[in-house]
Amino acid sequence: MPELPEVETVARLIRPRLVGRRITAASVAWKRSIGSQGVASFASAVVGARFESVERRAKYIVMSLGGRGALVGHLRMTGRMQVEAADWDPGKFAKVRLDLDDGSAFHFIDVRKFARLEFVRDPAQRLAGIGPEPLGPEFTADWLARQLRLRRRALKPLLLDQTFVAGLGNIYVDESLHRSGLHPLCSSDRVSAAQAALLQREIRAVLREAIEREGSSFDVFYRTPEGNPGSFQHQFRVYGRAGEPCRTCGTPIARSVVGQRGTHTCPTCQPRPRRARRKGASR
DNA sequence: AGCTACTCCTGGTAGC
DNA sequence: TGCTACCAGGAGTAGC
Repeated sequence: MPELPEVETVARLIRPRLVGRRITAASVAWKRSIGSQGVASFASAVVGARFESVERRAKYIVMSLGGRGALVGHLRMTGRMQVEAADWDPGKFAKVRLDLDDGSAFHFIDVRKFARLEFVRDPAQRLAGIGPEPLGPEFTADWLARQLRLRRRALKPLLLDQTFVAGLGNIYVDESLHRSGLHPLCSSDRVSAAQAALLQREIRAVLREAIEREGSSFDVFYRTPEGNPGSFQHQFRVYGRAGEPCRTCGTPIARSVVGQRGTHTCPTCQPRPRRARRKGASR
């Protein structure tokens, strides 16, 4: 699923094709894709506007339209963004089309219809409450150690919580926890300062490596805006590797469910917390 | 505060 | 072959 590295890749690749372009027409094939705003109101808000910047915040892509506001996109599981020549066919999953003044068109494509491309007047307000960027200056070892101690939550659900830290999803949480030797059900207040420092380093490392490889593609859904798959899936240590040997110690990777999410761990490298919680037993 | 369940969706796959 | 049942999950929300 598109997480921080995939969203960052999309933002980087569509940015040069959008910035400076003016929207000349808008059409919406699935109303819910633009949120609760009506199609006519959406169209009048964006047509005539010029893209001033394209940035990523958490898993959102924020496309500033200057004083008017911004388009805020979220790919959820199967969303895609592409900028192509006007006659390019986006296929049957096309949801929103924005024609641009250079003869190209921006396409918002989504198989499962969970993705959103919303127009907002105030993107800062829309994105308020999201936690710090894990690749930003605020996300230090000290900060993480302190924040973990302030809470008493299982590590995995906490790291998936976008108000705690931005941009992590199921894949990169599983990968980070394995690389740190921490169990997903370990309570946050039992993580030592040294473990927190390691976790902070591994979260940054796995995200940076994944961005370098343009994200992860393991099904038909995630593709870069150029139509290519990412290649970080070849570096996975646990995600999607249930039953296969741990690359560190050879123990078969276990699959469990934590917080309704498929969870992958090495039983040897990530020992279960001593005060074992009952949920998430492998099946 | 933290947890669990539920909702939204559909392509892919397993089982018969 | 063709059918059915189930799975994947990010974020928002409700309820305990």
